[in-house]
Amino acid sequence: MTRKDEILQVSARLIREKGYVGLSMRDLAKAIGVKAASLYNHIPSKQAILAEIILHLAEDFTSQIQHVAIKSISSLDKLKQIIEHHVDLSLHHPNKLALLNNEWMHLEGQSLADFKTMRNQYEEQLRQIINQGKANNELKALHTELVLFSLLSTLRNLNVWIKKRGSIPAEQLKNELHQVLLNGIS
Amino acid sequence: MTRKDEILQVSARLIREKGYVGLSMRDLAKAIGVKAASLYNHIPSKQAILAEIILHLAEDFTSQIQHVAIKSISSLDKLKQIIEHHVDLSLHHPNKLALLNNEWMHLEGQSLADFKTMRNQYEEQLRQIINQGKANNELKALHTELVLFSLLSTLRNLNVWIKKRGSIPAEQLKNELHQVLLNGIS
DNA sequence: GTCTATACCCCGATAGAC
DNA sequence: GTCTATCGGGGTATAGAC
Repeated sequence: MTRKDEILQVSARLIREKGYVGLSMRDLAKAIGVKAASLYNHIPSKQAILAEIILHLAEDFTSQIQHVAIKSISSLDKLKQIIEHHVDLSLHHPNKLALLNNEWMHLEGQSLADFKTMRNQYEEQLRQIINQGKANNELKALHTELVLFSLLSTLRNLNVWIKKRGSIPAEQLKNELHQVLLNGIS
Repeated sequence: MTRKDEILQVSARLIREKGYVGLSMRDLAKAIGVKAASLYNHIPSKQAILAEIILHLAEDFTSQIQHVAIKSISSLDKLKQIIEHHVDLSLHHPNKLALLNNEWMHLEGQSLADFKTMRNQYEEQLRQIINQGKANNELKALHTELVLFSLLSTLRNLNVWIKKRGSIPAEQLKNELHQVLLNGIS
């Protein structure tokens, strides 16, 4: 792992704990074992750390949902694959996902604009999949925005839950999530 | 409204936008129309602002769920009343709720400990209601922790959704939420 | 209850030696 | 690539006049 990767990884963990504004470059440097000035040989600014972490993940989500959207499968299967991708990323990059969810408002300039664009794209793709499912009678005729919101709320919180509940096998988590999110609890 | 109430209200809005660490007492004072030093005639510290807002709301949630838990009604009706309380608070105190969800980690000392205690109490009460529902065959035999997590994820994000989606009648929102959360979407 | 002035501290970032 | 030293700015909070 390069020093830059180390900086990004440690930053993700510390920003998750202290928030972007709450983490100082001096604290970050201390956690890595160098002086603050040395960080600037690997990254141009504190802001660039946040942008690189968040935009990289946002691009991953965006390309995955576009890939799923054009498949010739049922809307329910599309939703299942989207859920599974959230589970996989939540298991492998929990800290970086936390930044995507909670620190994006500290992005600035073009990074912030790009993030918002990708976020809207993602929600729009998911909205269309839900509406397809309703048209095919795979999904109940519920308020699309509320279904979208409920799904995303749970998926975006997966990393919190995984951190608290400890290790549950990925496959079991996916199966149970499909049931809870798609079939209901009562 | 007293000046102190004004400080709490404006603080909630600005902390929601900038984060607790990102909001300075100078910015807060400017938004209210006084100088920063004047704030300290009404509140003892910046930290006390955060603690008062969050702990007040946390006490509200805790007392409500304890009140519901001991009622002689079905588990499903208990869940409905809990959902409705989240909707009501999300509509009336969206900014303060955002702090409860996103800024609690910046609490310090006893305030942080008290918050965590109330949070655990709330989750434990909800866990028991879910388990009762499973025992009564009102709820499916799903992983309790996953049901708890999915419910709370959606309820805790209500204020985000309400802010983005604009005004939907409270009664309609409650009805649709009951369907989505309790009956499933497929 | 609000003000000005200020104490004391930490911030992000850069310059330049090694 | 890391260091020391430092610049310029902004942070919370207090003292004391009005």
